[in-house]
Amino acid sequence: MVAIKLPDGSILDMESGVNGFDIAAKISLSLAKAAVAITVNGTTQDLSTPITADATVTIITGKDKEGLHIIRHSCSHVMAEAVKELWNDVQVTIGPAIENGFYYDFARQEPFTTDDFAKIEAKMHEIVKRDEKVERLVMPRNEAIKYFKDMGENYKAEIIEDLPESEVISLYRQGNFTDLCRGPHVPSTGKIGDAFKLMKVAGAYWRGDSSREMLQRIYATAWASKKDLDDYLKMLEEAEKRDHRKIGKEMDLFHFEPEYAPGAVFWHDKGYKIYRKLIEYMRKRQENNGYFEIATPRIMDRCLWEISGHWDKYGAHNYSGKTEDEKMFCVKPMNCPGGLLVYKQGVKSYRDLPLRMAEFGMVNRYEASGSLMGLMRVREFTQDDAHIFCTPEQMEEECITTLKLILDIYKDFGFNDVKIYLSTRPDSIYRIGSDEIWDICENALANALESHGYKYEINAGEGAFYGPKLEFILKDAIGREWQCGTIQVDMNLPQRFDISYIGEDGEKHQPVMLHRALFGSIERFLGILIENHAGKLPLWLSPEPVVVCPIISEINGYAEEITQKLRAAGLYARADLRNEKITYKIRELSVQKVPVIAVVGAKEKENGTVTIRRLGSEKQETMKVDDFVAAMVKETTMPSMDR
RNA sequence: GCCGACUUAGCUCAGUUGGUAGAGCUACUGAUUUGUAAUCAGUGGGUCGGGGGUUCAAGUCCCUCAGUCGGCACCA
Repeated sequence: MVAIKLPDGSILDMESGVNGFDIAAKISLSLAKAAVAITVNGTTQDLSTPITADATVTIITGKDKEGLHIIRHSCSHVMAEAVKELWNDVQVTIGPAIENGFYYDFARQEPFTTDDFAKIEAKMHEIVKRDEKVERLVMPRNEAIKYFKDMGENYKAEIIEDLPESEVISLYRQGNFTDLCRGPHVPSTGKIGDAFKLMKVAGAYWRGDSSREMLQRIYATAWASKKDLDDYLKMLEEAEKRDHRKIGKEMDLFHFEPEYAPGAVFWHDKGYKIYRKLIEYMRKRQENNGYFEIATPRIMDRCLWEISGHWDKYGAHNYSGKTEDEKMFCVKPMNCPGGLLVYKQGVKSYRDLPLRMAEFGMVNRYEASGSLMGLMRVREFTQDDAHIFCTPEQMEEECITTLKLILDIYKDFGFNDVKIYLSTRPDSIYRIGSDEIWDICENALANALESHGYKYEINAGEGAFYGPKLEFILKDAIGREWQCGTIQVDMNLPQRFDISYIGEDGEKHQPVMLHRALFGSIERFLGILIENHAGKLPLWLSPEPVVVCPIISEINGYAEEITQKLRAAGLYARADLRNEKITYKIRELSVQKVPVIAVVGAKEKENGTVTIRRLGSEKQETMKVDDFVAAMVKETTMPSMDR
């Protein structure tokens, strides 16, 4: 007998060798029906795995996050089975569950088309209906390699060949389809249900290696219920409506010239107003937090990046060239050397540190053509960069101060859900500096986080080549995540550029350099803001917070008077004096996402009032002009300006 | 850069199996003075992404180049 402890604390005494089915059935029939897997002492496994010792168990259903993950994973096997049934010459490779669904990579000569999707989906539904039993088999390594090679599944054989000797080689079989897989899986294909949908085909390199062949990846989404699927599809529609490229056009914020300036933004008046506001806001926050601001040249001698090591690693992605006099110049891809050269001016004392040197630096990087994406990934962008020079003793404290500032600033933009990643040293061939230095830098960041109770995850090996970094990921209004800010600790560039300060002891010492950006790139952050707010920016960020609309042309003078008052109070306002109906103006201004429309007619003029209408609301509110101006001033004031 | 799909008027899009390029909005002109998401009428506007080919005939079929989009790879 074995004692099976359930999540509610109760204990079932059952025969040794019982499995998840038996346990679920013992609890309730409906649970047995919904069960997809079982967690035994913290490890999730197939329902059919026998339990031979006392254990704490949880039955997993599609309602659990983990259960849904298993359903998705099993669904990917069903998709592979369907594809193999339809086209026997296709080779299968890998097919994991991912956020919102799963994918499977296939090797096939002809491309899959969206017409094929309907066929594949139909076949998948058929397989689900067949309710094929899913069985796990374990095979000796060599036998498994031969098994897949005999089937012509060379990719699978390659995976097994590369697995460590200690790895148990498990296969999952359903119907005529057998796949190499770690599992766990649902007990039979019927458990998958019908809430799945094939989404898109895309190319993907075999093993994620751009030097190897490209496979065809089919992405699909899968959910525990039809309703969840519908909700997800609606969310995608919503996301599409928020696309900053579309809104940018509707609101006339910016445009691109792919032929003349690929990956570079042409800011239009209104877009540039937002851009300037972001800088203005950041400039004030930085001034209030002990930063100096500098500006350094955009084109400098290439040798600076050779010293820094960037040329070695990123040379091909730079804009550079030779001038008439044979000098090699480079358009700066990052601002660090400029900051270092400013630091090097004059002698620095420990009393000068920490020295916080900010720069809104426009940089150019020749990014791969296929990676460009609206404002989110461009070849020319402005970083809200800063380099903080401090003593080794100050390093941790500076990390904390910067961390707090970053999170506080994100709050002002409405981002309260921020994930933090600590990216640690890359493989030794991809990094510079001694292990000792890396230890110090990584510890400084980890300590800064831990001493203040910030939760974080580690991104092993994802640090910059010169130092570890924190990365800040914002969650937007519809749950998408965007990477923005970063703090990097660097003891390498100070060494390479040979910078120093005079310590209390009168000796020369080497400062530590923190690189940090909050927005990351103004362009990208602006894109994120547009998508987060679906274009309906808060008043303080809106390029056109208020437009005054007279109803009849006789009132034009009054409308202009109010506009002048708003402008005198320091905010951008204009009057819409066109000979159009008020309904027309309201529609057009609403489409342009103007947050406040101030309507004035004969009544308002007579009473010295305005009637306002806010974006997204049909409510009308009439108030005295002075009250209106005061309210607008208040609402357009940037947050946190008293700090 | 790689794989795939796409590219028609300023914008959003329609164009059957190859047979003389369409709509709405915008713009312009005129009328209309209007009370909270599109007033009416008229006039413009296109070498169908560029180049090449097949054909009596190409927006439509083929090749090629460029760009966009979705992914992959990359992201100092």
